[in-house]
Amino acid sequence: MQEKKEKIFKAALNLFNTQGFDATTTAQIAKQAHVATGTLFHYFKTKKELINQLYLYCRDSLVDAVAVEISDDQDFYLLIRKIWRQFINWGINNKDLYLFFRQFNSSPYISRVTREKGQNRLKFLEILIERGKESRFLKDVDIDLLVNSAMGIIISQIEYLLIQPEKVYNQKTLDDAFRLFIDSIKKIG
Amino acid sequence: MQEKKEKIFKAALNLFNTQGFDATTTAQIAKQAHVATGTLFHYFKTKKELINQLYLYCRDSLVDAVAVEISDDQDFYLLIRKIWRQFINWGINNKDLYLFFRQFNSSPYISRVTREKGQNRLKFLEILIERGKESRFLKDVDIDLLVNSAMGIIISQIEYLLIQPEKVYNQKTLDDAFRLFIDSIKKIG
Amino acid sequence: MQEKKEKIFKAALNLFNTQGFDATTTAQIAKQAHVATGTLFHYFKTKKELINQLYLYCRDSLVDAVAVEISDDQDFYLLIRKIWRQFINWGINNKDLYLFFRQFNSSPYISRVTREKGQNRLKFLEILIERGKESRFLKDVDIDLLVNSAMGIIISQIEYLLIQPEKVYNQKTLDDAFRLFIDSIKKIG
Amino acid sequence: MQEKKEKIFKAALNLFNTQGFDATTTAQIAKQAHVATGTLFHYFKTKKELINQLYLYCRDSLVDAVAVEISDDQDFYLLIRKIWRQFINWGINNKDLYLFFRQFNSSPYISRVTREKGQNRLKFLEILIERGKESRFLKDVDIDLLVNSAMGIIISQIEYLLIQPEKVYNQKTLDDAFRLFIDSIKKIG
DNA sequence: TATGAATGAGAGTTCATTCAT
DNA sequence: GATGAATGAACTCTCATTCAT
Repeated sequence: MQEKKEKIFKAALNLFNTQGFDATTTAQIAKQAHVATGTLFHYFKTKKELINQLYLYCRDSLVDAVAVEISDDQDFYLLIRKIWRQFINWGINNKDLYLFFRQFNSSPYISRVTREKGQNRLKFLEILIERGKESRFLKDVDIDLLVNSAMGIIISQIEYLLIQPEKVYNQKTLDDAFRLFIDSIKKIG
Repeated sequence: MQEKKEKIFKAALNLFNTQGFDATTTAQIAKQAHVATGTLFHYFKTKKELINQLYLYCRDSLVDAVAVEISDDQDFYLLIRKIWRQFINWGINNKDLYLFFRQFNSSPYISRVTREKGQNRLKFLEILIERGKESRFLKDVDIDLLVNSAMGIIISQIEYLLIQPEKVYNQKTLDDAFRLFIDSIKKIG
Repeated sequence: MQEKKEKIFKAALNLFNTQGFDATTTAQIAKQAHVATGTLFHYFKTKKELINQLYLYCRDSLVDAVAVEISDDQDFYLLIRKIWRQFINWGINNKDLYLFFRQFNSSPYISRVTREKGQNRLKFLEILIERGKESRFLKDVDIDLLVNSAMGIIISQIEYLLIQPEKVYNQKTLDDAFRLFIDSIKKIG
Repeated sequence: MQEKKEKIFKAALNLFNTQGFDATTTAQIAKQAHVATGTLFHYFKTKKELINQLYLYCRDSLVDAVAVEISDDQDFYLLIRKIWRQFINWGINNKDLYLFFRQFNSSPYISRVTREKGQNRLKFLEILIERGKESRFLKDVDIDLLVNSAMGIIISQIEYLLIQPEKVYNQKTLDDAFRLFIDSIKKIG
């Protein structure tokens, strides 16, 4: 990526997270990136496009971080644990990206189009869960309900750890958190 | 509440949810509420204050809906189930309030002050959970982690039901959802 | 004058002097006068009319304060001294009226009509000055130039005394001031 | 000064003098200056700042016009006459600036800060007067009283000449006016 | 590429005035 | 007479975007 474009990206991310999309002006972004406003519009046709590109960048970052190779002979529990861990790690190591992601997702600002682009990159998760249900490891409930609830827990746990960052290095906390997560989705008894 | 004020409230709620805070103009709100712009500013000094007051209204609505009488001789499981159910019901019966609440909470738009007002009205939940841990019904983990995760599940389940409203009348779905919830927080084995 | 009307007058005078005509709202005036906005508009059709009426009130107050009986056998010096003294006294004893007058006169706010109403009540001054020139007591210069300069001195002296009110009780100051005044207009040598 | 800024300055000066500060809208100024409203706010953060900057510009213009070199061997009478003449000239040759100055000074619109900036540039006048008193040319009265009265005369004379511009070329009028001025402040007898 | 002065539609907000009570 | 909620035109100011350099 060009140097200027990256500087704009970083400044935008930072300002959007502290002030919100609308409260952040393109002039502010340009200033903090040490470029002229014209330069910003050279790289991004509109403010909306800047936000959309930032979103896609975030999504790719998340997917890359969470992705795992799925093969038949893996232990399902360990696989899930790995993904959970990678998800959590991504959130706490990429606070800026996480916060942007959250704001973006609960914002009516954004075109549906963007939200769907690259959606299929998360397909592997669905495949994984489908297999988990078949092997009777996961609860036998509607897959969307399962995914939704699982995501809900992970996200709220990231939030918890971002507020209390010292807990990240506490093994008991991480074990407890994972237990809350896995007990929810796994078949019991 | 005065009639005009209520009309403004309703119009604002509706527009904020479809368009977002910033994309909604005070002129639009006034128009949809069938009042003059000046009237809006007669009841709410600024747009920000309108949003803040809406938030407090939402919060009160939620707290009133979820609140239960806690007494010593209640069955803990039934109590939790009741609260979970009331929470879910509130979400699906008050879609407008729920969506506003969500947008507000992930928005840097709002003064911290507002967020803290009335916070203590949710105290009864903490008391309940504390007791649940003592009686060895709930997992023995940090209370904030527990509350956070539980909230995360409930919210994502409301979201799931709002997207597929027909599931609300499907008893299996509700049972499954509660199972995902309770297994997460309850002590197992 | 009706009681309410007078309260409005006083509040308006006070606010106009501290904040200016435009910066003062009718709501502020009504509030400070402890009446409803509607009441203000009951007594004065518009804000402009309130200002105009205030002006006429000020002018009458000034003219009444300055007026003297002119007869043929008066000592001209004493007469002038008396008028000068009354003018100065009016200014320092009616600070509110004086300040309003000043603001009004240098404001493009006001209709020319108002300014001319009651203008003729100051006619006696011109008569007096005309006679002063004839009797070779005053300088033989264009009467408008004379009046203008004399007014300029008096007004700036009122201003001086309003800023340093303690000087009002100092006889030397008053004598000096009058000397500056009379030497300017009187024929010398 | 930039071209656009100057056009805004001139348009503002003109409109403020004919309509007053508050009756003049920023839109009107921009229109008459043939720039966009945004441009006005590019050069002046607020309308208030535009007015303040105009004031400082006026003041500098006046001070530059009136300033004289003071040396020990000058004839005091001639010096005073020169200053008086320059002051009068400034007023009639810069009607716009003069009128703005007057409106500004009798307006509660303006921050005290502005009024004090550059105040000390008029110091040379006080020095001059002090010397005039020592050399027994001027009356031995409080210096503020003297300055105030002198200013009062000059300003009212400018006003007189602005209303009757043809008098400016009449030598008798100018001589008479100066006589009214100098007799007021000079020691007599 | 990079700049930043210039643009102008449109935002939030104000306030003199009205009128039903 | 007295009230003050309601009005909406008009204001100041913002900001995404353009374009000549």
